[in-house]
Amino acid sequence: MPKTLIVLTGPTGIGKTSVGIKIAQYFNTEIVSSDSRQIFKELNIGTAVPDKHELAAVKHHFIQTHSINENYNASRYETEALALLEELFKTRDIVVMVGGSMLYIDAICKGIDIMPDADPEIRAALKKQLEDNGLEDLRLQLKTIDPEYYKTVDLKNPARIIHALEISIQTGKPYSSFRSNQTKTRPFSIIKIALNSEREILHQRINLRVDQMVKTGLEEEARSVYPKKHLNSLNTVGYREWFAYFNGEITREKAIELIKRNSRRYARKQITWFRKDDKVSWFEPSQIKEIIGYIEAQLR
RNA sequence: GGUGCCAUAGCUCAGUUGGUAGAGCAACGGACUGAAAAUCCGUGUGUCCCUGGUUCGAUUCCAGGUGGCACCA
Repeated sequence: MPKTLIVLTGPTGIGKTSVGIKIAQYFNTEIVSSDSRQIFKELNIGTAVPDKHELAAVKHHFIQTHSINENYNASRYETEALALLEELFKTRDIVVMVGGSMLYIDAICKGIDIMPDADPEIRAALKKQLEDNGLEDLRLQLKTIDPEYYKTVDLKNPARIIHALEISIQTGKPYSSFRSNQTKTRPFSIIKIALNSEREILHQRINLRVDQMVKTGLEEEARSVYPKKHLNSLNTVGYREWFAYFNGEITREKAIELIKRNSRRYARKQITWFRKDDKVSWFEPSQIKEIIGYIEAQLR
């Protein structure tokens, strides 16, 4: 029997958690989360971690397993999740992956190239260089070090240029030399399913969910991690807006409004990403029967 | 009931001395390889309330209607 990973994804707030549980229960298997923020144990309300009952219904992996203090990233996730999948596939043929983190899903399904983690000191130095001398200065440096990547990189995007530079500098080899542009093959087949609804309904769901998060104590949760607000793991919708409020930069009402807006924008970005993936089949969150039927047809 | 003011993008509004219109916010589209809930790029999406009139031409001027607001009854 071939091993199969069922990937369930879609925009934030669409209802992946409950659909994922139903699929996992139907196939009598476990869930591997592909959510880059639910992975942090310090975060709960704002990341919409599955609740007690949901976690009891099906065994979940990568939920609140790491700390915001770790420098977690898509590559580490690829390594850890792949190792876990290997274990799970020893005793079962189907595993369900549930989550909306686009790059994390791609890391599992397509793989990302091997290269070292960025050296924090080099990154800090490049950030300072950006502040002091501007983006053009970094661009010129990249043009010298890695003319090939310079040709294709988004020259207006500081994050991309800094990353290419930090890898090139710390390894002594151009960043582009690490990029294979190849899809890795996996020892399992993959079925990709994405959930979506009419945009207006999705927005209603998101807005309602944010209101509920606020009611159940999101502000206090954000306050508890406020001392560590500089961490990348907290550069996250639902937290950064509270930090701005705590800093006195915006009102509480404005913070809540921005969480809603930024969640909507994040959802749109996810939809854009998944839309270009022709392996993805789309369903409404209510179409459980159709989803199961589709999976079974694919398994045959 | 009377008088006055208002009616333009999803919202708040600007504007056109008459030549079919533009800001902010919201929204929408896209890029994406160790920060990815990150980072970056792009796009006005419109019966200018309705019906007549004047005019070569009306969102703009005039009349009536409808709706809203304010004041007077």
